[in-house]
Amino acid sequence: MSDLRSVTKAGRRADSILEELEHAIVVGEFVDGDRLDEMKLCERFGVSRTPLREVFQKLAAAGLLDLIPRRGAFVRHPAFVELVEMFEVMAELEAMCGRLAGRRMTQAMLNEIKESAAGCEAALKRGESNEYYRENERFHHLIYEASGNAFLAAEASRLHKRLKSIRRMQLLARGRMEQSMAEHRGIVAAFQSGTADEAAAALRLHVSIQGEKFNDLIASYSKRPVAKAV
Amino acid sequence: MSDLRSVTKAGRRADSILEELEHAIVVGEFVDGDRLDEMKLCERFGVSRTPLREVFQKLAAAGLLDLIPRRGAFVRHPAFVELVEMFEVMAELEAMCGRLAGRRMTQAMLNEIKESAAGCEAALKRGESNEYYRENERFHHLIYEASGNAFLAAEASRLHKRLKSIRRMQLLARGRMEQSMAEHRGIVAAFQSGTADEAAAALRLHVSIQGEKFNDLIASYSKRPVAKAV
DNA sequence: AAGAGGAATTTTGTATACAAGATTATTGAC
DNA sequence: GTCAATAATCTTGTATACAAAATTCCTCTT
Repeated sequence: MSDLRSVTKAGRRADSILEELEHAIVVGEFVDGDRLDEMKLCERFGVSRTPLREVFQKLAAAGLLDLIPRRGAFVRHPAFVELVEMFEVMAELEAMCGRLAGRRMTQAMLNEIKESAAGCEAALKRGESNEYYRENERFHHLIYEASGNAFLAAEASRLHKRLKSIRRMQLLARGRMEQSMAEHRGIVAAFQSGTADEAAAALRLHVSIQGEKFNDLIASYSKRPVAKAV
Repeated sequence: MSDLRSVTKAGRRADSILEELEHAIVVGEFVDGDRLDEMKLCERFGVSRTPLREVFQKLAAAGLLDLIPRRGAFVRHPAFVELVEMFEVMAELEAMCGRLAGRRMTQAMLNEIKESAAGCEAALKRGESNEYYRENERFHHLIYEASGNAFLAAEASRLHKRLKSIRRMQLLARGRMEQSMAEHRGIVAAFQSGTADEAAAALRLHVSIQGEKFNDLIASYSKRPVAKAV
């Protein structure tokens, strides 16, 4: 532990503290409702309270913490219903990206998307779920960008990031990677030769299925508190 | 100025500093690209740099400031294209709220919405644009809530707030209040006796028109920099 | 005179110190 | 023994102090 701390102390900047604390929260080191002890975290990261509290602010803005005046910072894992709600919104945002992209994107953009889809295929064939995950990220972000609406792309990315950990878990579910890929093919086909509304529908479905699969996943964890699964 | 400062110093809490600074930015006291001087603002609000910097963080999270490391806080007014993009997303979010509300809302919720619409009618008859503005806010927020998706409602509210100042300006445009009211009637009618998709379409149109009217507004300002109009 | 280099000054980022509210523990009364 | 009140402790919020980076200004060289 002492050597770990020295490593921690070494070249740690504010950004990496944010990332590490965010990771710790998402990964479940802190469960829902836990109060974060400023002094303990100061020691852990080797910084004073000032920068740590700035990190708190950022995490609170991202929705990972509740900052209650004069009480402290409390971790806030989204409850099951909230996650379902988030997926519902995500489906609509992706559908919107798809509709706009279908109308606005250039051939070059479509080529890039097809290339990314091909990358997914390759990862799937090799059974590399990490690589698939990474290429899948790129696939979606390319579509966000292709919408031609930078604000929309940013909002979609933000929500996408918030649902990241769940998405990752899902790929481990048996058969999910194959199904995801099939959906990707449908999306590309819609872009290629379908209408904008078809592209929107394909993306909406793709995300909705993720939401449903997430539902299954939770159900299979049965008694386990939702917070842990996040 | 001295007495003003004493008033300032009196019961000023961090939240009110945020509001006042936000107001100052939105109202155009600071134009796009201005760097906010920490010390000057500390004096103005009668606080030290620590709480002021927390306010900076919050404003940056809301998109009103750019925090550039080792350089400072810069006001960031959305450019024209960005505002158009925001309206495009807002239209879709409101449409989604409308679609879900059309499917899920209770009679009690519909009654409340109708009551709010009636309030708008009353304000319109009396030509009270401020009252209309307030009741209009309520009308929209009720629809967000009626979607039954709390996350969506929060996101819609957030974006709605960001477009607030523009919405307010628009009501001053000749005939806009009447047109807005007519659109509201269409929305209520769709909820009352139409399909969920009709409600969605009515709301999408309502917001899209706002976006277009905003476009006209900007055009009428011609040479004036966009930042000022925000 | 114009530009490069460097010192002085400003400004940001972080640590620490202090004040005020919240929590916990202790003591006393019933 | 339990509850309440008050004191002690802890924690948060804010101010100040200090360190490091960036900017400005000056000087010196070509």
